[in-house]
Amino acid sequence: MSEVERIILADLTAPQREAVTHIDGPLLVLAGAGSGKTRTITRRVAWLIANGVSPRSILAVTFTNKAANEMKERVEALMTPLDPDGWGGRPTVATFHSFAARILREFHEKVGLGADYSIYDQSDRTRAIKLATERIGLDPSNFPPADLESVISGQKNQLVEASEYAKTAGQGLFRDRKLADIWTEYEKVLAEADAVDFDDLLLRLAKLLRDDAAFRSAMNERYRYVLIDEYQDTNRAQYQIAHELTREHRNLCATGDPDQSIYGWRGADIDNIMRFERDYPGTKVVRLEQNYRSTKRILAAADALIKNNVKRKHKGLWTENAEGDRIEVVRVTDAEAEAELLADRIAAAQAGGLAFGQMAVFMRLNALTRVLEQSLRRRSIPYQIARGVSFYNRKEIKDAIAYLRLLVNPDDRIALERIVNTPPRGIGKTTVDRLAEYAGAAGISLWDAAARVGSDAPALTASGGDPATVDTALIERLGRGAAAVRRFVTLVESMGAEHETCTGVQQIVEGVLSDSGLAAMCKDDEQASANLAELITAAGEYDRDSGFEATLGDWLRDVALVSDVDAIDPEVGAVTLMTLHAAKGLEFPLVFIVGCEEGIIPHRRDDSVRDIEEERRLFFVGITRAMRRLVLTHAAIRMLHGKTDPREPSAFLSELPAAVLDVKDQSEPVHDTFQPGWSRQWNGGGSRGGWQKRPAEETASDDFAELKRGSALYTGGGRGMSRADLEGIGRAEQESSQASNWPIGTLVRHAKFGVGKVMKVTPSGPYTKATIDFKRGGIKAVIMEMAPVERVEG
DNA sequence: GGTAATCACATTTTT
DNA sequence: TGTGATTACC
Repeated sequence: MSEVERIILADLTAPQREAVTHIDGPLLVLAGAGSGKTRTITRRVAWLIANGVSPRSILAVTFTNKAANEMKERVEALMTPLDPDGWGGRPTVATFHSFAARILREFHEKVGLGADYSIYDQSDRTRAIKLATERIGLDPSNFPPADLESVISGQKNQLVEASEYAKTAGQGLFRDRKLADIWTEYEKVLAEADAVDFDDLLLRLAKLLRDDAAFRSAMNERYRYVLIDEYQDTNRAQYQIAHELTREHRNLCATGDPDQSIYGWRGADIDNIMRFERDYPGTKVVRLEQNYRSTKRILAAADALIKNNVKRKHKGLWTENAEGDRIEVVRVTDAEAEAELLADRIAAAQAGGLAFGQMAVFMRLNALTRVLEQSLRRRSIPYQIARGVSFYNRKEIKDAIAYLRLLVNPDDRIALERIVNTPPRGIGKTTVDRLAEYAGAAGISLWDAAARVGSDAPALTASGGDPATVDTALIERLGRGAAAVRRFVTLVESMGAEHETCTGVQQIVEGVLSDSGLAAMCKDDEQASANLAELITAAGEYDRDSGFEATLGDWLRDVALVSDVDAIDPEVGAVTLMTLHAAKGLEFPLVFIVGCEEGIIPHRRDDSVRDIEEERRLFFVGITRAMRRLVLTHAAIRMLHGKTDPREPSAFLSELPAAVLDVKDQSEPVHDTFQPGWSRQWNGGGSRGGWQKRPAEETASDDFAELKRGSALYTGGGRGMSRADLEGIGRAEQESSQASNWPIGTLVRHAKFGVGKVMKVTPSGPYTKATIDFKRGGIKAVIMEMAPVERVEG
């Protein structure tokens, strides 16, 4: 064994070594929670390279950017001593989607795409589907885009395309036939816009690999060793990609844990991992069952729970870690009591020496965070939330990206429609409709139609088409709108011309933000401006990382596939609040899981439980994130969707072995608040009765106002909370009392508008918005903390 | 074209 | 209950 090999294996266990040293042929690593999976994978990559495999022929695929980045870093760390300059190349580490996007870009002619095709995210897709629905003369309110989205996405994940679906739906119900029609039209919208949606990335690559033997061979040749992480979460399309990529050499290494499959509802098929050995005869199977993360008791609880799942590969998790504390199961009265308990415990843990960053609170539903946030804020406990809505979903960012997308791909209709009147420039719905009508009749894109209204500069051509010819009839029909359209076309063209002269993406972004008027539009909105500034920064980072080699198109492709769970930063020194789904892959010394109640976890919608085993796996994931201490809470009553109901403890709690639990009941007796009269009132006429909270308590404070102020402070940051945000908390707390400083009727003097009277006061984010009736200047809405106003006595 | 009022909506959401 | 999104209205 070489010195390098010895180093690679030095601190590994026997099963880990077995996985690492496996070179050729299919390999399945069943890695239990906390069993050192990532370490094993990265070491195996190093091992392959140490054994003569070229780094360039290794492909590692993950599901999240975060996982990909982490793996990249760790592989880099291992490789630097072997090849400091990277001359031997580096393995390809990518997410399924970014890998597909890259390959489709490289072979774009093969799939009929342009080199700079657009990638549509969920909101683009919604708009496109809506457009398609309207175009075939149906009303989107009868055919909600959301319904179609889930069907289309589900089908695409199963490798079913519109044409095939139309065939089967042809005989079916009216609704299904219409759905097929909309889908077909949606594909047209995409094609005209030279765009694909997320699912297409996978679908197209999968089909190309499957149907084009030469292409497949080339890919098999290029990537001799393929690793797929979180294999239990692969859907049909991803399965197919993995399969075809390795069809000729069968060097596929899948790692995952069936017990942590929690994305079935997104099309992930747990059977992909369950039948791996059947799919790949001769598979070497390695089980990593030693857990390095949790205490014995926590592991015992997790193990006892997951044993209730029938559909499962047996795996016995064990650990050499300490016995640890018992798992606390606490029953509280309601969500408010739960939040108080949480804040108490967090404060106590911190006093005991645990940093806030080492604690996490998990929940099944995002809706549960509200009350929690409130109480954490009251106690000045810093926290960060992983929310679905992310930086790149913010309006101003989407607008900016839309401008940039338009420069690269003028046919991108969704991008065009998004910004054609943002900021407002007199191109309303009517004008766009007329243009669209013309475009449809002429068989050209919306941009080309706009270009025919004319401009000073030579037209920006769509996909190499002819420069647009000016159409006077069209101009006449647009009337007043024509001039506005012309100005818009000129603007975009000049931005396009300017972008040619830029070095680096950052310059382009800066130019577009100022030229488009977006920056000016956002200048009064501090948060929006900050976000735009951050976009510029992100572009700058990208430039530096790529050595100023990458194009705007490259960046846009990258950005389209970025989500923001990456924003969760364990270093930030704040308690982490997140859903159980978001928790996968993380670990914390102290974990709370709130809302452990029937109907919440397992979640029940209407009266059907979708898949109780998946819910159990989700709970399992939550439990196994805990390293040392775990607290599970459930409330006796809880309000959800405006309805307060009595709650039963989750059945999952009773599946945990009593020996490792410390069960407490801190709930107040509920019978003395039994108020049948109120019950009806508070239940919205529900006849279930009982167990209601006193209305007086419910409405006692102006918690709502406080909540609104706070939520902007905490969730408005987009990319999570910065240190400055955290330090701002105390200040904001104090300022929050300002609402009462401006009672209605107060006389104020404004530097510009003179004297006025406060008519109305409402909280607005962290600020106080007041409506003031000025003697000169009339009624204005003013942010009291920012406007030059002062109180006038008398 | 911008704001006010009303209305549906409310699991999870790697990309 | 609370929101975000559409619709109605100046």
